[in-house]
Amino acid sequence: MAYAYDYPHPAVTVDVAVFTVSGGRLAVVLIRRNEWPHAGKWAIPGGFVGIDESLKRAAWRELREETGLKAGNLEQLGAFGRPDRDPRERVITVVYISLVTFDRLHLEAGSDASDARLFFVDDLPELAFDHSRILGHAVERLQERLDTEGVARRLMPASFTLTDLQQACEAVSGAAIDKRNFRKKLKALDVVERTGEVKRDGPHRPAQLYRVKTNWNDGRARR
Amino acid sequence: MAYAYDYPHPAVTVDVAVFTVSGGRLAVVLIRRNEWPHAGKWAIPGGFVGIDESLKRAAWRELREETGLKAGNLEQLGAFGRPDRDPRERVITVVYISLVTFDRLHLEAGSDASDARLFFVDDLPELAFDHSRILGHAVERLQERLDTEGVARRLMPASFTLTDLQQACEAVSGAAIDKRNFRKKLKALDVVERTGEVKRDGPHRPAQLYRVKTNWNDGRARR
DNA sequence: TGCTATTAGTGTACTAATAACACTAGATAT
DNA sequence: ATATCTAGTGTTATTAGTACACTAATAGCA
Repeated sequence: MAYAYDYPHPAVTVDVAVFTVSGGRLAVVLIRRNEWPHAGKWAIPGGFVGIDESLKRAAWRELREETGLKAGNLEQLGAFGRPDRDPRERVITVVYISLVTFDRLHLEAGSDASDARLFFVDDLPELAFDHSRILGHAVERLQERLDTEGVARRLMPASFTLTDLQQACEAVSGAAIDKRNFRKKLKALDVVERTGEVKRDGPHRPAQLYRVKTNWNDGRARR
Repeated sequence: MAYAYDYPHPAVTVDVAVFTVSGGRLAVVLIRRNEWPHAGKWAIPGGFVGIDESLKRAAWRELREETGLKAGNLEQLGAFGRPDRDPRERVITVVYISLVTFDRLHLEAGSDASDARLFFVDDLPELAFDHSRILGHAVERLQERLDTEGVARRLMPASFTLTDLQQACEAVSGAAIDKRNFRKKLKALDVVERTGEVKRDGPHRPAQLYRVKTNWNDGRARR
């Protein structure tokens, strides 16, 4: 009992919802808890904020410790702090969202978690704490904010077909998109270009492969 | 020193940026601090979260204690937690935004604050802590999210002229709006109706007064 | 009383964005 | 050779947005 205060302090954690698209479906990284509370349940990776550490840095560190991922572009979703969300003590969590391309997603389970893996967002297991609610908000946020350019720049691998990109957009938005309108808009956006390669994967016409055009006023988050 | 923990805990506060429109300008409620740190500077009202109190409820309570306002519709902006933002100890603050119509804004200075008053957002005094940065984000959020209907429903008094409403929208967005286009869009939105009264206030044609149409799937915030 | 100053109030034409919709092309497997 | 399967491509109609200028009604004043 080394740290004492004049009045009670809540604990503060950060959690990171890492999304990717795999097989045309939106997916999120979860870790399997192996300690009380909610041992055995799946949870968004996260942990306690160091006393001299910024929120975003804590999020980055916890994510790396628990999954091996070094995520760029952490965007804050918000704070969740209902008094009863953790049985150990009052815990307020600040949640971040990260988008990672599937080809750069190499998960390693860390010390606090017995396992780390991807789950499709439309087929989640039972989650620890209020993480189900949190993921609901996170997905809502993606749907509100993530446009075609964002999907292309942040969720697509180095090369991809236009059908892949369209499916990724559909996975995020949850709605079907017309192929011709989608391609017309892409042309107007001017964010992808042909690589010259094609992808052959079945008894049908091969698809042109594309890459995202590099753009130097790109990344850098805001808060 | 009654409260002890195994590892250091940050303090958690809530702050509320209350916006209104007055005289066609966007304004925010600030309180004058009379204690260290930043005594004498102006700050967004707020304070520490009770250990068994939800974040939103804490925000509501602190706002009422410090300004006398009972704000509905608190919307979370986000958490701000740079390690050095408060010299007393590590403090993470969760910021809420509230919009209040000018005619319901009756400020009373509370115990922690020697004074509470409105400031125009484009003419702010020096602010305590990182509140200048926070207000910057809050205004950005309003500009991103607050549309004409939102301004009408949340910032206008019981009756107002269309010019008043347009000026309020211009105050929020910071940009001039074409009068005829504005009125055409308002007609399509179908959110205001004539009261039948007129406002005479000068040597010119009197303006029709309008009210917001009541709409039962209205308020209720989300988090 | 009529002139002036001031804000209220109104419509149209052009442009851009969005949505609906169906066929041909090129590969593999049989 | 043929069947099957996905890739790829334009046009038209609708809707939303933008630019733009004059008349109407009042109060103050000469």
